[in-house]
Amino acid sequence: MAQQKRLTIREVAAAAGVSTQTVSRVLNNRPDVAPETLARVQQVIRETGYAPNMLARGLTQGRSHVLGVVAYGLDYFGPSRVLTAIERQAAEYGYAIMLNLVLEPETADVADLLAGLSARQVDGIIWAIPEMGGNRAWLRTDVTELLVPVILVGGMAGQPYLPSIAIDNAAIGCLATEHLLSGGARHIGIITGPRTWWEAEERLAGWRQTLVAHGREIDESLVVEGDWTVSSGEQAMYRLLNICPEIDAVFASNDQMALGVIHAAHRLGRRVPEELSVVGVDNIAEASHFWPPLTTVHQPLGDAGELAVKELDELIARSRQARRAAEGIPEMTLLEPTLIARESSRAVPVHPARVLPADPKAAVGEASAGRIAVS
Amino acid sequence: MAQQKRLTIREVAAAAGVSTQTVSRVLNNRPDVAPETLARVQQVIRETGYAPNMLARGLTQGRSHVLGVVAYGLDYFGPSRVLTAIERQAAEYGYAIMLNLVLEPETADVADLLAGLSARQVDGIIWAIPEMGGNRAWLRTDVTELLVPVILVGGMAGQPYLPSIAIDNAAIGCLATEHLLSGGARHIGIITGPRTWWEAEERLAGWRQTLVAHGREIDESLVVEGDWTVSSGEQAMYRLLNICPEIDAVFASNDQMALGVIHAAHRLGRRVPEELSVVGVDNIAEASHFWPPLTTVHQPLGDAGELAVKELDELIARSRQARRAAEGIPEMTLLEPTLIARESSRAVPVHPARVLPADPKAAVGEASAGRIAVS
DNA sequence: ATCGTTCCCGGTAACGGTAACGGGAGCGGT
DNA sequence: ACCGCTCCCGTTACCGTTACCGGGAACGAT
Repeated sequence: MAQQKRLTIREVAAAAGVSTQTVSRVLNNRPDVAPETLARVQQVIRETGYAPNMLARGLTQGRSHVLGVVAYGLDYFGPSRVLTAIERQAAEYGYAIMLNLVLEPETADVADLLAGLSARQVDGIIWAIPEMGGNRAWLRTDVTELLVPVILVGGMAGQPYLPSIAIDNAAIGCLATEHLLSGGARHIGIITGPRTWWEAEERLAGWRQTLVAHGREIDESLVVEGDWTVSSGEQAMYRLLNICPEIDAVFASNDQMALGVIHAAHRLGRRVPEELSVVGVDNIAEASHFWPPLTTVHQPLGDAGELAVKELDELIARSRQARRAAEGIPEMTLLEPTLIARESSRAVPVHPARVLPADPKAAVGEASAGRIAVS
Repeated sequence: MAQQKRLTIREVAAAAGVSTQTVSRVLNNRPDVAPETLARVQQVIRETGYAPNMLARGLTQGRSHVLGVVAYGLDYFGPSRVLTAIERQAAEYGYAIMLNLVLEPETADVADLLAGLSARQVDGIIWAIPEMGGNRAWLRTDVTELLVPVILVGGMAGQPYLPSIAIDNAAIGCLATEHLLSGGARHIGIITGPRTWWEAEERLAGWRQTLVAHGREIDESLVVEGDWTVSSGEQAMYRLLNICPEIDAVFASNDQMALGVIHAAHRLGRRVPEELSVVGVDNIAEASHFWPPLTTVHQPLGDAGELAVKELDELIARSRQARRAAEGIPEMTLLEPTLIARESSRAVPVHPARVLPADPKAAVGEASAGRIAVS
């Protein structure tokens, strides 16, 4: 069967006995169309299955209804959750998603990526790559040349030169550490993510802050670096036990590493949580099925993705209206994490705020957003 | 700072003192340009940072250099691996990716998705949603109306009406079962994925085939359905033990469920692999860090994604050339899985083919492709 | 001198839409 | 009768790029 040529607005117009302009009006449901004409045109559209060419539309309107999304490899929990949420929200807002995955964020050619998306006339760009190893240095130089609104997802050190949405990673460290302290822990170790990651540093900072706030002195030897994997968590745990045999609590910076910690404990015959409390981060699907079920800190990543789209949509509207980039100071929106207490940590005195029951459902969408204007 | 208007080819042409046509020639590096003119134009392009508007280009060429990808939620291992590979390969071929995620594959509005992508003038579509619950029934009806080449990733029951790339899921079941048998297993249970999934059914079929081939009789009570999660694997294992206490081997249809099996075994004091051999599927990153390290079947998902892009690219070229859909019979390309033997299954007599050493790296890219023409 | 060729380059018309404008018809008010 | 308004609808001119065609200049061959 020969591939029929694609239908154009002209043919629809001819079939309906009106001008292309009228068809266009119908398509964009503008008011100035007589009811019967409207019906007739719609009829033809339905019969022929005509759909307007978005490329052509984009060309005239100077707007493609496409968002560029630059994301980190999908193997990590955070980025893939964020991406899912972005896609959902974008669809709701009528945007399509143009996806660029970056596998090596530290060396990726930022200018190339931005140029590529920009050439494809995306209406806005969501930059959802965690900051690590100074891979956001470009923000200080390239930003001024951008023709397209950009929003960052995931926090960063220093002032953001662009609007951004982030999880409060320091709060994650605080929540976890606070929880462990209130459970009576005396020696709290921390297994960080790769120290080049800003998120990892922030969680560590939260751990420090909380200990200081409670008048504990900080033992730097209880800080061990992991790489997010199960085995790195396990190795880190062995190191911690070597360094400090009386350790009785560990804050692992993600759930995988927490799993490694639990494994190590099992192998060495340390009971969890009786002798060792463990807290993770992420609340991955498996976390509630670990043995024992893992106490963890939930990040509102879905909310972050949604918000990113919503704010970007506003930025786009504003920049189109004003014909120039929004003037205001870039804002950083911080989302608050929540602790999900399960059985891998010792029972704690009731702590009404922030501590949720073990039901993970209860934690979803519970994040509160704090807006912080960065001067 | 006012947002400068986007640069057009006209301005570049003016700056270089040539016509837009010549600039266009330079951009598409065609031969008919004098060396000095070429240099001058390139100079201007470099200085101004001009990049052509891909929308406009797409409009004239009838080709957008964008591939539509419809994928299942990223929480599952398979789809997200495939997507990563697709993105990488597409970038290499100069395509951008327009992503549509489908969260509820059984009820998704297929026509809508296809129409949306088609309206955005994608050059081709990769349909990477597992077949389940008859969600590919549309293939029989809507296919003829497609204006865009489509390729399926993931196999399907019956004849594909479109070209497709799939992992040989029956072979997965065969490999696993064969391995367990050669390890001396007598009672091999299987924990399937949701029975609505074609992939789950195929793995089960492989299990059946292999048992029959070895003259074993099939005990249907040893077939238990899971839902891919760790806890469903654990529950399934309890059921299996109830039904058949002397069970000594389990084929779990993915690694998560295999983990659940191992947990169940630990809790009940059954040693793995001495008393119970376990095999999973996927070779997730954590698999080699389970206790004991998990024997599993590796699927060449990356290869599948790559191939999908390559074949789609060819389909696109062909359909553009012939001005009509490719005529030939749709082909189904089957990729072969490989077994990765680790310590969760009893040692086996050497089995030269198909059995790889425990090093997961060795399994990557080792898949062999068999082309099967479906008549 | 004339005629092809080759090498460069430019003018014009698309591609499929929408924006901007204008204009006719119908109607009420003066 | 005239004006002005509203409601519809069509004409024209783009949007930014490439396809297509044509044409001038230089050159060698007849």
